[in-house]
Amino acid sequence: MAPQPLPCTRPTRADAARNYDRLVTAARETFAQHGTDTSLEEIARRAGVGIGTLYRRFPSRTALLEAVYVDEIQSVCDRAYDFDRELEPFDALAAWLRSFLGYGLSKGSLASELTVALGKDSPFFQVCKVNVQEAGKLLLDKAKAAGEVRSELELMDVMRLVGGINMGRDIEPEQANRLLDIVLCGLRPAAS
Amino acid sequence: MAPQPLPCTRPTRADAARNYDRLVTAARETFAQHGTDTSLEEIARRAGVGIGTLYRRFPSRTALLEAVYVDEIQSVCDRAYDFDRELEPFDALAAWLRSFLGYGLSKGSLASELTVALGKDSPFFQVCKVNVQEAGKLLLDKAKAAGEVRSELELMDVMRLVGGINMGRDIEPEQANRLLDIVLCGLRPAAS
DNA sequence: TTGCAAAGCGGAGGAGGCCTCCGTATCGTA
DNA sequence: TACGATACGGAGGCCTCCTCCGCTTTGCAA
Repeated sequence: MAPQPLPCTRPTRADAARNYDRLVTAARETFAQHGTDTSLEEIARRAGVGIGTLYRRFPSRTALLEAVYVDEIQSVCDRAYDFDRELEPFDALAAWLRSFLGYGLSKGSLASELTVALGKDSPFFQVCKVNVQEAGKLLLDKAKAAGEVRSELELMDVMRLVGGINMGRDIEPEQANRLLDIVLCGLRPAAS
Repeated sequence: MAPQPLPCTRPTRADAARNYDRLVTAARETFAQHGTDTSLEEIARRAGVGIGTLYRRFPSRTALLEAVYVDEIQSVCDRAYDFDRELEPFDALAAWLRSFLGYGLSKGSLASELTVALGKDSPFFQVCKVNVQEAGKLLLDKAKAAGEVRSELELMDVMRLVGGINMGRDIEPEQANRLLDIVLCGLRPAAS
């Protein structure tokens, strides 16, 4: 499947765009701190808008969750390209992998609530996954080309290892980072 | 991890046990037909009990979902042992695998809503998984011993193949069964 | 710069779900 | 058979969901 642009419905009129951003930001921050079962009324309050404004832009709870998720996926992809420009190939790959520790099907996570609403194998998740894979493949291929990563590694191998770290229940960030250090060490070509 | 008994809180007093069964049955049937977002009040109505009765036995929505899930897992395990007694080894394995097509992280499924509440890697899911794996391993080992399945296959291999079928979004039962037939064909030892 | 049409705003209100409480009913044992 | 313990169930209060409509703001054309 060729990558498609991520679905985004940000309006163009100034006041509407500002409220869209405020809602997505308030939702992301609230979900990160309290889990995704916060009421829409509470999210609207934290965004400083009316519940009617939220519903005009996001016709359902799932629509808001999708917007937050797409926003995060867009950030993941943007960081890949930023790291590609700013860092050496292996460092870019490492920084990128480190930046999305914490995503996964944990309790109260965005991904798990969207799985209930859409199904794990929905077109929505497929589009997001393809975009992330394209960004990751860029970094992996450059690190391979620089001789800094084992040439037999596929992106799916790396994603599985990171996914395994994310699968740990309520993992502490320090532990997650230690485990990632181990994975990164293992990505290096064997000393000859 | 040594298998532990599945968590079950069925009461012993007659009227309470009867209502427990009615609630679990009503919940399972309703979730199968309408997805898991049916209200608890609706489930109590369909079970023919009061909402207070539901809350006396299941202090939260998640508690009821766990009971339904455990009931399904217990059925999956019981069927394995029943098929083991009643069928030839390969037929037993095939019947067992066929019997749980349809489980997975699809839209509105029990497993996906429980993932939101508990996390994918929760102790609850671990205990369920261990029990299923023990039952499956019994059938697989017997089919191998009878020479009817490739000896190099591990239970995780088989579960992954079936999981892949279950991952298809809103798959039709006929298609799921066709795909399983393909998998079963592939489990056979190669003709020499 | 001004006027105006279109788009956006927001909160009250109705419906439904969640959950507790308490008077009544049933069960099971002595 | 009697009685204490446990179970039952639905009303009521609170919260969330979601729509509706009067009011406000935006942005473009004249």
